[in-house]
Amino acid sequence: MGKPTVHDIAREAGVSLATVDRVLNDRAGVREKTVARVRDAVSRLGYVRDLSAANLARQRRYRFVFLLPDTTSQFLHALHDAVLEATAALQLDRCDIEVMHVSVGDPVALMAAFDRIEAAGIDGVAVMASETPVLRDRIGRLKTQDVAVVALITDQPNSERDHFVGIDNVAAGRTAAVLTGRFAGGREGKIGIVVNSMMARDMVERRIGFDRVMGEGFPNLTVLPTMEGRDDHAMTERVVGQFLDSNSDVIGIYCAGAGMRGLTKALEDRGLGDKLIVVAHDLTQHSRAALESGVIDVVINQNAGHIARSAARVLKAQCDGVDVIASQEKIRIEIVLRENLP
Amino acid sequence: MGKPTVHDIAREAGVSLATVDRVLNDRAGVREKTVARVRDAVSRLGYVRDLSAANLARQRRYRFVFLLPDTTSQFLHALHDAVLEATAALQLDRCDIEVMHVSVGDPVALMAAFDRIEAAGIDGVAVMASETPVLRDRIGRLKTQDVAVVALITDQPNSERDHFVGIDNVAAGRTAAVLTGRFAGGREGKIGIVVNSMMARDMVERRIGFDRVMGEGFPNLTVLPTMEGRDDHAMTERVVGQFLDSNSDVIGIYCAGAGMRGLTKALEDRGLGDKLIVVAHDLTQHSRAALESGVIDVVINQNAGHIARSAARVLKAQCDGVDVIASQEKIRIEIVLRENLP
DNA sequence: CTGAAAGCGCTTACAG
DNA sequence: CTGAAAGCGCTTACAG
Repeated sequence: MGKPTVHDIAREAGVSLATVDRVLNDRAGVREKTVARVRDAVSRLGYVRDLSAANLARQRRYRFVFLLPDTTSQFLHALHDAVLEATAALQLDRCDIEVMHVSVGDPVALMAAFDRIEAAGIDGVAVMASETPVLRDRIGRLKTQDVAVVALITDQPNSERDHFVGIDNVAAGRTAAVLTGRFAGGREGKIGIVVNSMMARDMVERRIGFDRVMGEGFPNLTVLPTMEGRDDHAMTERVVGQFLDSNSDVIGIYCAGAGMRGLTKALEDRGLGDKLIVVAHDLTQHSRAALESGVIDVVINQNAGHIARSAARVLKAQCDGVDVIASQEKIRIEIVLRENLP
Repeated sequence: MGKPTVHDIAREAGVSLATVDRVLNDRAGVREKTVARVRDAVSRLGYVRDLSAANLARQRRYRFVFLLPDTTSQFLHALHDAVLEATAALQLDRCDIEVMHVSVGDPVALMAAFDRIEAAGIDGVAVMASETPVLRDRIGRLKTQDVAVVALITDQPNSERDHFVGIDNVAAGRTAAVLTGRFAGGREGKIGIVVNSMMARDMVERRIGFDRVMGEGFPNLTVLPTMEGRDDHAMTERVVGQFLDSNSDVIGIYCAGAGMRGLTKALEDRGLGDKLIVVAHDLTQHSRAALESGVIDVVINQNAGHIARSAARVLKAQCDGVDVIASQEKIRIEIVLRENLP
């Protein structure tokens, strides 16, 4: 006999299929004694349920929403594309995925988005947004309705989210620092840092990691105060330009946020295209080109494809009440050089 | 109406379910005109078949074999564990996976293994072995029997394998070189290279990539002739020891093969634990510890878990005649430092 | 509290 | 060359 099925359990326990099903799915209204008989048969026969048959019978589909910021950046673009790509593949796994672009910083817009999600009876939500009280509350509300929730890119550690899909940003900052420091090879000089805003947790964490390694390991390098580029090319170009013009012995720049095009423009306009050690975040069309031309030396990447797929897998596993393969869902801090560009 | 099903096709085409099934599965014995009618209905209704329902009806299971060398190394160990881990998860996807450890360098043993595989009616094989004529032939034979075949770690470019699951070793060598070169920061000195054997294609490719970048970008560094460690700790320790004792201004070592424990021992015995730039391959218990203690500076890694899962996914997709997500199956050249250790 | 029967979307003998 | 009926392993009204 092959793998045992519900029929085998029914026979072994001396009950009907319907009762086996009730017990298997923890539905109420079965006598304790009967429950015990069925559970007994299950463990005696080593029964393990065929989820795809169950889903077929139940005509189950999983409905997930990816709630992303409505701002634009090349990374967000890449993430959006990755979600669409995952969507196509997951259709076959009975998952329907919708992407919602929302002004996540605006509490009213955020509330409206969550209202829509609740009304639509969604099974799982992956949300990328800064931590706010509104967001924390709405995640909590979703959890009372048994909706699976994962935080994307930016963790929501004080919320009830089931899982975080993203990198450890302190470690990312440390990684950026050690590469900058080692590439400097003992030379003395100044290092600049650009972030979006020091209000964003990710940026603060990256800066902390960066400073810590610099302090411990590279006394020859001086890290200057943080510049804020506000995710904007023009702004980034301006602050970096001013920084370069007013400091003589700059040997490196760590770009922890977006606005990378402003950074490379500022460097190129000053003929510094391949003079400085430049470490930036996230592999995009632009950063790929900058790596190839040598303007950027290192890209610290969080793989958008992996993040999209991981989020979907985790949401589905949460709905099914099964475990994920932990190592598969761990988002790596990828170090990308011109030589190992994928 | 939801997604169309076989019933809808049957009605629309004015035929029975059995006939729809015949056409859908390209079975012979249907009049051309009938085939056309069904295909027409399919495209008109935008029918897409439910693979899991089909697999249920057909009681389909996929039987895959991972054919691995019977030699031992920490990487092989990690790969083996990764396959077992993937196996557990894939049970739910109707995949049965068996790992065969075979003396892949011995033609007789290899032939016997393939005989067993053919006799057992396996659906797909992932094979890790050096290129040999015997292997090429047997892969060809499997393909005539419609068995899916992927090459693991070492490509079999002249065979009829369906896919290669592994990294570009020339690029890996280039990556090792650029990190060694940049960490050297302009200093002059000698660089040693240890491989298993220059008979192995991977090793040759890594050496080629390494030399090329060194030649182009780092004239201050002199790369010395290759040492061969034969995948053996004692041997590796001996050749590296001799190398260190007979060369004065060594500033780095690239360990492209296994036997890493011999390497770190040779270094530590001479008090060079954190003096040299050391780049090695593959993340294992030992290399992780060596990264943490600083004896090794960089590990170039091919993710064993990713490789195992990718191989299984590709085999299954091949059996089902569906596409994979290319970016997901691309094995990355991971750069691992102490700071971004997973 | 429990069971008989029909159904999810597909495939498979078997009969004609 | 084609179709009616039963079945894959599970779930769902409905009836009792």
